[in-house]
Amino acid sequence: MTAPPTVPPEPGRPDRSAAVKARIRGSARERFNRDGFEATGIRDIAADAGVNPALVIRHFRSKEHLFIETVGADASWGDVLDGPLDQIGARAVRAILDGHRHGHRAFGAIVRASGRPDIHATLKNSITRQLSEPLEAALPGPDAALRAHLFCAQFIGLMVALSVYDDEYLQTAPAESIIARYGEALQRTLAPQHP
Amino acid sequence: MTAPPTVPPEPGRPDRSAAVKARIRGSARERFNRDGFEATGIRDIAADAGVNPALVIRHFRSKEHLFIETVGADASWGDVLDGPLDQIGARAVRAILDGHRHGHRAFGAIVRASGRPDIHATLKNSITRQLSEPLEAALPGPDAALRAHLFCAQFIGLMVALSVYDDEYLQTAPAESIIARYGEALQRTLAPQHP
DNA sequence: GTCTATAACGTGATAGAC
DNA sequence: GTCTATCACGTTATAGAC
Repeated sequence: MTAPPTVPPEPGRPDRSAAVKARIRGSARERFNRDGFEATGIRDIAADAGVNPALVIRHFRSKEHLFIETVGADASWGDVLDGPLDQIGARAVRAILDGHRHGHRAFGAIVRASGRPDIHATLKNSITRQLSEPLEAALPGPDAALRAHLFCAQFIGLMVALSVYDDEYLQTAPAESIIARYGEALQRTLAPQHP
Repeated sequence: MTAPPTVPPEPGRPDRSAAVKARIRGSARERFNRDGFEATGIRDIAADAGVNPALVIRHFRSKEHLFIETVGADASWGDVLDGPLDQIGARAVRAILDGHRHGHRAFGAIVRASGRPDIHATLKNSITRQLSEPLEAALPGPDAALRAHLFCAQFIGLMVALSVYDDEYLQTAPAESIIARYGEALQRTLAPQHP
């Protein structure tokens, strides 16, 4: 979110510990996504990566920082906005469903951990930078801000249903029926006039 | 959520500890709603209530259980479904905005703490029992389940925007503009046919 | 001088003895 | 009801290995 992930502090040298950091990142990402922030301990991550627990903190500043650098970086919806604006509703819903069915659990993990101040900030920034702001800028007509923000609320609502409170009906319902209905609802939220 | 809040186990005796339990509940509710589950310690609650920390655990089984009995019980949207179905969209949005502007932070606190299994179950049950199921039963026409669940997703989305990721635009925008747009969107999600 | 391992510290929730 | 012990956790201090 703030700094590039894998750049060593001093680019001149190869940074011998890069491999260890990568292993820790990998273990952390898997654990955090599967078990959540709380249920995952530093010692668990360290054991998976085959390193000493203290190393995890030494390389990443804290457990929270490690979470943000791994899971937080996975929460991206940049490509939803690519493409024609008049089909963004269906495209957004399809992206959410595809992501969920391919096992992307980052969003749920972030929301469930958003009691932590820095993780909350990460969540808020992701939505603002990647969704609200570019969408608002792209919208023609009056009330662009209102429409963009309501679109986001609606968009996030489906993600929360699937990966935060685990709505089993929506998790297993045919994708096309959800895309048709919810996609259209999203699309109408973006329309300047409601007929 | 499960049991009435202030009924003593044996109605014959006055149950001297009832007052203490009530004080603990009051302190817990305030702290949890204001600072969240994690940032609130058992010692903080006990200090506010003027009791010994160990007593909190003795009366309520755990911090998580205490949270569910206080904040969890505040998450109720039963009255949203009361009234004519053809105006439920606007009514739901108005209820959300009113609740938020009156300082009801229960939903945000629950979502942010839903990493804990029991709190997650509380959240899921609240939505299912109070929204999805009664709504689905009340809906005429085909696809009742799909429409009810998508309505819930949309409904929850606005709550999440206001009290989880703190969308400052929606928090301060004129209520009527949100009610008009989002209320209509909710209403259309319930319609059997999308025109 | 940079990376890693060992051993502790502080804190928080919780359980059991009194 | 209260006191105290226990256990797990994130984190840090310190010192050894390259």
